[in-house]
Amino acid sequence: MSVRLTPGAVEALYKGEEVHNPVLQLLKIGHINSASGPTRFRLMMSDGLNSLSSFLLATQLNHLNEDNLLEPNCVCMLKKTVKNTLSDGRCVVIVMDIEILKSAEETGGKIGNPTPYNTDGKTSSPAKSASSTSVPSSPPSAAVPGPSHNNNSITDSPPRGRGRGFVGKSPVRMSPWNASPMKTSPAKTSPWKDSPMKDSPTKTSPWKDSPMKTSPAKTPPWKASPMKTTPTKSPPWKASPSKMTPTKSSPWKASSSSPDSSPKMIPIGSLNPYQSKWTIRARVTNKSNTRTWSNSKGEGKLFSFDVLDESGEIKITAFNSEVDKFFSLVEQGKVYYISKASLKVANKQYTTLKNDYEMTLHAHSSIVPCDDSQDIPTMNCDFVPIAEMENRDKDAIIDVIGVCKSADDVSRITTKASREVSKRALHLIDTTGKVVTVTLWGEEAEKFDGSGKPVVAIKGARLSDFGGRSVSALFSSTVMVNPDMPEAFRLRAWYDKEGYAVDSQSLTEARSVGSGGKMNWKTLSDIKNQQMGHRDKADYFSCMATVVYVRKENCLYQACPSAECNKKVIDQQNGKYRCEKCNREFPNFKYRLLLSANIADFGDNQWVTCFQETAEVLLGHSAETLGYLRDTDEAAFDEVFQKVNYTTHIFKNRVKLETYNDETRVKVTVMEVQPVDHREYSRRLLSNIHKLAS
DNA sequence: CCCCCCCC
Repeated sequence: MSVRLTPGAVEALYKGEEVHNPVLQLLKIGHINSASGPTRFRLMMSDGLNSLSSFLLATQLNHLNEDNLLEPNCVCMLKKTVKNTLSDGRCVVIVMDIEILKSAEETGGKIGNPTPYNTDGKTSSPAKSASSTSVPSSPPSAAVPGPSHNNNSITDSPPRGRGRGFVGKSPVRMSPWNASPMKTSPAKTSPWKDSPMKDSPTKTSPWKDSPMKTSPAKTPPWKASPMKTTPTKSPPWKASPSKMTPTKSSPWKASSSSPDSSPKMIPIGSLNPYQSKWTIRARVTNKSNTRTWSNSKGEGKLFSFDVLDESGEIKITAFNSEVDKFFSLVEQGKVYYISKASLKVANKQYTTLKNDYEMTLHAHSSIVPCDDSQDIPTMNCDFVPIAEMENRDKDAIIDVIGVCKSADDVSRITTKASREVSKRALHLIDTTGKVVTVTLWGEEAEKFDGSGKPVVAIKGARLSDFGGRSVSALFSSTVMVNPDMPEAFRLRAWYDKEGYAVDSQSLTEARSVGSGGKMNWKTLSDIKNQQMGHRDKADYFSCMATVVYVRKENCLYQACPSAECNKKVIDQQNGKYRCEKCNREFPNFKYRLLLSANIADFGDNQWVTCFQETAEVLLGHSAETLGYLRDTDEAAFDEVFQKVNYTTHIFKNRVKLETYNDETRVKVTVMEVQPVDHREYSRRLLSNIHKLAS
């Protein structure tokens, strides 16, 4: 494979012209250390014709170099850049997003013979007339020095860690600019491309699909304050989707509506402690409550909030009198002009945002609401697919989204520090078919309403290794219910169409096997031998068993179509269906399942009853589909029932003695059907063998 | 200038 550099891109980027995904070669990388703050990496890039060393890597991408991915000679696509003009008129191009297309080793050496770009702008660049230069796919010749032996490289040994400890300690080998390099002023034109809609919002309502009759965001999607509510007036899929808003003009352009007389509107991504005259225009994505502290250094109160623009995010903290001044002004979801605040290096131990700095408000800080806020993204989430969580490090801060398949009741617990707190566990599923348990705390746990199986998204939650893998919300997390974002619409549509019937597996183990937890493992013969279900209260147990027969006769019934009623309707034979419970006639009905299955393990077999949800999981189809099949394609309908035979599952059951027509017998109702993985299978098998032996 | 992030 060969990649082509984009001739003329160096000049265009330097001039702030729009270049779509230019491909450049990295020639050199150096770092700029400062007394405080993280290292800044400076890049010399080449488009094959010109080279220029005025490229700065956005600090949030520093890890690329620390991971040794940015080696001289590698070929990269600059997917997002922002041009800044220094106080002395020189320009820098800040690289906000970069993709390495070809490693240094693959590339083998310098492409073409680029000449340094003349930043005076007087000489014309040879760029325009020349044709593209491309990298040969053949291996580099021995004459070309390998990148790791390149003595011309200005690369220092990569620093360890992310901007902590080493800062200021390692000698500054190279001083690219004697003056502070970051005296930026706003770019006059947008170097940014319109962010293309990655996905067009769903045309049809993702909420209205049966069978889960969910309504859009009944509950506020964010935390407490009313501003945290997603607007529900218009259908959510019509509202501007998160981070999808195409930017028509530069968001950094000094806006005439700005209240400040000299606002140097700059992107959050290029904020730094060396420059004090700036204004950001950003949306509040999360806001804390006020909190007081008292320690040896003193006491006080504070609140903090996170803000976002298209270039990045930053945490802002207000203390004491600034709390009084700004707490009620700052509202979740709103956009503000913010200026004259202090920047300091963020303590990575605590921060959950992707920024090396954080902001502190002081007496002269200014926060002014901005009404024209369409172009500012609403939320910047990087959702980790649930199945992918197995591969992530414990304690990682992640964003998670899923349909809340089920939610435990809220409970009160006492922490090790003797504090009382509410908690609630949610079970989220996504299109990977995996489920993970997510714990909400405090007010969030108390207020959560899982009815209607909402889509739940959490930004900045902690991945834990409890029970394998689970997720816990933090104080700093943003919890959103049915958020107004494309990922949520996609999940809603998926779940309502097929996800609800997926034979899902949880990454969070349901309390370890045989530890006396909630799982009450039994074999089917135990039901009789232990007279289960004979007491006042029903017994609950889990078993691993194989389906040997499913009765397809009478498994479907015509039920009342109203959402909360599942009563069987009477066919009036006139196109109307009567529900006795609702005392109403309907022009339609919905199919529901009431399935009898015979399941067996090595010792016994048992007739069990599966209602709607469990029957759908077992049969792998919705009641609606099955009803349709039965009425239109009997062979296909029969096949569904053939296929379920000899499949093995974990059944969680309720067992109770019931009397019907003077006959008393145990009735086993399946509450949940889960798939069996081979590890679980082995454990259960061994456990059953031990039981037989004893 | 905070930094609590909980429980099984």
